[in-house]
This record gives sequence, structure tokens and C-alpha cells, in this order.
Amino acid sequence: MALQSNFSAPSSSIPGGPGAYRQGNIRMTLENPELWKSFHEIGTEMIITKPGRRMYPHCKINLSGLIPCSKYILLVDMVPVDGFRYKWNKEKWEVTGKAEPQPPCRTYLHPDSPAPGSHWMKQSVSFLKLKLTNNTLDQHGHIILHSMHCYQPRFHIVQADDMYSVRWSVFQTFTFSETSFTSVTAYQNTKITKLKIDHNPFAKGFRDEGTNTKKRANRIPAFPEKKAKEMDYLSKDSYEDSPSSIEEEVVKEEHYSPWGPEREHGHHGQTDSPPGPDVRDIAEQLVPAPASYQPYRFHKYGKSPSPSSNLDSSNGGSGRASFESRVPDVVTVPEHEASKPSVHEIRPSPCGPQPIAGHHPDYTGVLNIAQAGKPGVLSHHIYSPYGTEQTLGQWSGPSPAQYPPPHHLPTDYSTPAVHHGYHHGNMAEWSQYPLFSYSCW
DNA sequence: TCGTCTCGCACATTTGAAAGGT
DNA sequence: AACCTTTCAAATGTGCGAGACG
Repeated sequence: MALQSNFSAPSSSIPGGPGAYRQGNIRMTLENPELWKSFHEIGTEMIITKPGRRMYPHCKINLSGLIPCSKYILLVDMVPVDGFRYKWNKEKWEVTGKAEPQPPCRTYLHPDSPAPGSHWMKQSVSFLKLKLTNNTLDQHGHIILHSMHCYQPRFHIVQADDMYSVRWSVFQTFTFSETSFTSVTAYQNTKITKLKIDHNPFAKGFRDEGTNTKKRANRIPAFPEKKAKEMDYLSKDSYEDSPSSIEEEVVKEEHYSPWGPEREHGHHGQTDSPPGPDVRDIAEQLVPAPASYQPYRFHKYGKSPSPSSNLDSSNGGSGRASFESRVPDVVTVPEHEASKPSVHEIRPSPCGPQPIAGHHPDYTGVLNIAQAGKPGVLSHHIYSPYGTEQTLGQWSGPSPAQYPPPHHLPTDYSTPAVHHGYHHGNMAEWSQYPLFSYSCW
């Protein structure tokens, strides 16, 4: 991976650190690149359900180059790879029309956020709990996607001591092309199904081994269940966490566009889908968007298992990763945030041991950065691969019903986003960046 | 009719509390 | 009393298949 040199913000503007730090030092590598590749080669599919479904493979990354004592926030969101809807036809994906209007954009916040750089770097960071849903009214904070559409996960790392400073912090975005996938409600490609069954421990019951076709037919614990479990995991890990590891390879910088990974169309390299460059012309996708970042709600999403306790990291990097760096738009800190003690307790992190995982429960879970806002106020400013038809949805001020009271936090949607006159080759791309358009937690 | 989505099912893993031992 | 290990049940994660839906 390479650092985006385009980032030239004065270090002084970077929270947490006196200039010694160069954004460009951050390196992110993808774990289990082999596994991802094996899926990618066939055309990764991810099931989305109303209650939410985990990803498999799940996103797991390795980080380096962070300032050990500075705090960072890790986020993941999904961006459409293109503006098409697909259908599985005769062993291949085909474009079947225009994509549906993008659902409320949400960003998943890693449960450990914020945590010192040392925390993120000491072991791989897993986004195991991230769930995908097709329920646009989802109230659990899962990432909402449309079925039969192609998406690309994006990883964002923000140097910020707490959620308040996110908006003022420089953040960098990484993407790994092999993690792109097509969202489906039912698997289309049987090869994918097989791969999932073969590697996902939860689907073990569907493995062929013997005559075990899901029916209790052969429930033959050759050895105590637990042992079996352990063994299975070990073997599986050996596959997933390919040896390559740690020595992360290089995540290659591809582009800076918020649309980095998107392509004109088509995906799944192996299909006949409309071909498209891996790196698309960012300019054409850019839509001025003084997106306002509105923290809305933080859903306590389970307890955070500290960054995945993964012992061996694989060489990350599977290779390509696009990288971005920018300064998020400024937004007014919602008053409700003030009611979050844990948030306030966070101080500029001095070096040294600091509470990390699990100590900031309020951050745990999903950072609902919804691309929803007040119609007419923000909607059309929001970047949208499909145009300006964004529906603002569920996070819109007027209808707090979306989230249960305990989680609902007032939002100031009227706050005009302050656009940092951040210099970059293309200002527009910064401004329309959707990540912090609207957030809800 | 077709393609897609939803639901319930059986099977598997994960989690955490309780019990027991040191 | 404190800590560790083991056990067990509940919760949760899977893909499958049938049926519903538009």
C-alpha cells in the first residue's frame, strides 16, 4: 500500500500529534487474502437478510504506521461498485438494469474505537460482527444494502481522540479490490455456496464429508465435539490466515477517489459483466457535497471482542488496496453527544497504557452514519453513485422513531457542513465524500 | 411464468453462567 | 476467598428448501 501523497494537510491540523507524523505512514493490509481471492475469483456473494447477516469471509485487517499513543477510530462502509443491478443468469452475472436508489448509507464503527495506535497495530483488527441487511428500516444499525448489487467495503481510519473530533480529523480510506461482493438474498453461484460451506465453520453442517447433507444423517462425532471444533478451527485458520501474513505486503495505492473501487460496471472479474477499469475516473463521480456529518446514534453492538484475537496475521496485503486521505467535513457536535459520559471522559491521549477495547461501550457497535438527512437540506449534497435521488431516510430529523428512545439522539441536521478548504487535486472528491454525510449512533 | 425474497428448519459454533476443583 | 477449568444451555450463525410475492 502506499500512502496518498496528495494529502498535504498541515500536520498541526492533525489531532493528536505534532507534526512528526505523516499520514502517509499508515499501512493497512488485508488478512486472509488467499481466502478472499478464492471467493473473488468466483465472484463473491454476501447474503443479506432482514435481521442482518454477517459477512463471510469477514473483514480482517492489519495496521501499521500508526502513532502508538494517538487514538484512532476505525470504520467500514460499503460503497456501490457501479450503478447497476445484476442478475445471475446461466452461470454468470449480467447487468439487468440500473441500480436502485442507494439505501441509507451506514458506516460500521469498530467496537474498539477509539483506541491507541498501539492497540490497532498489536494484532489484526476484525470486523466479524459487521452485519449486512436489506431492511431499509433496520433499527439495529446494520449496513443496509440492496440485493443483487455489487459493493466494495471501504476501511477508514481516523486519527481522533474521540468521536467528537472525527469531523475535524484527517482520515484515510483503504479498499481491497478482492473484497468486493454482490449482495444477494440467496446464493446464486453454487461455487460460492460450496466455498462458504467449506470454509465457514457455521456452515459445517452442510459439508459433504460423508453423506452429511445437512440432515442429521451422519452426525458422527469422531471425537468429542470440542476437540473437533478446535481442530476444525485450527485447520481452517491455517487456511484463512495464510502464512503470508504479517509481513504485510504492500497495499497498493490505486486512487484516491471516494469511488476508488468502483467501476463502470461489472465486477467479479470472472464474469461477463460489463467490463470496467479497476480504477475509475474519480472526477466523473464527484458531486459537490458539503455533507454534514451528524452523529446520531451509537448502537451498542454487542461487546466488543477486542480486535480479533488473531494470532497470525496473514500477509496482508493481498495486494491491491486503494487509499484515500482527507479531512472530513466539519459538523456541529450534536448536543446529545454531550450526554455520553464515556465520550467526555476521553482525553487527548497521552502516551501510555490506556483503556481500550470495551472501555468505551458507547462507541461499541455500529456507527450509523446514515446518508439520510433532511430532504432539501442535505440530500442532494450527498454523494451518490446513482445521482441525487437519495432518499433521506431513516435518520431524518423528523422521525426519530427509527431508533428506540434510548438510542435516539437529537440531531442537528440544519448544520451546514463546513467544507475544509483542503487542498487536493480535486476538491470535489473530498467534499462529497459520503462517509460522514450523516451519522447516526 | 419467472426471478427474488422470506421463513422455518436442522445443524453448527459461540458465549457466558454455573459448577467443581485447586 | 480467589482463581482456574470444565460443563452445559442458550444464543447465534449457517445454508437449504418450500412457499410467498411482485
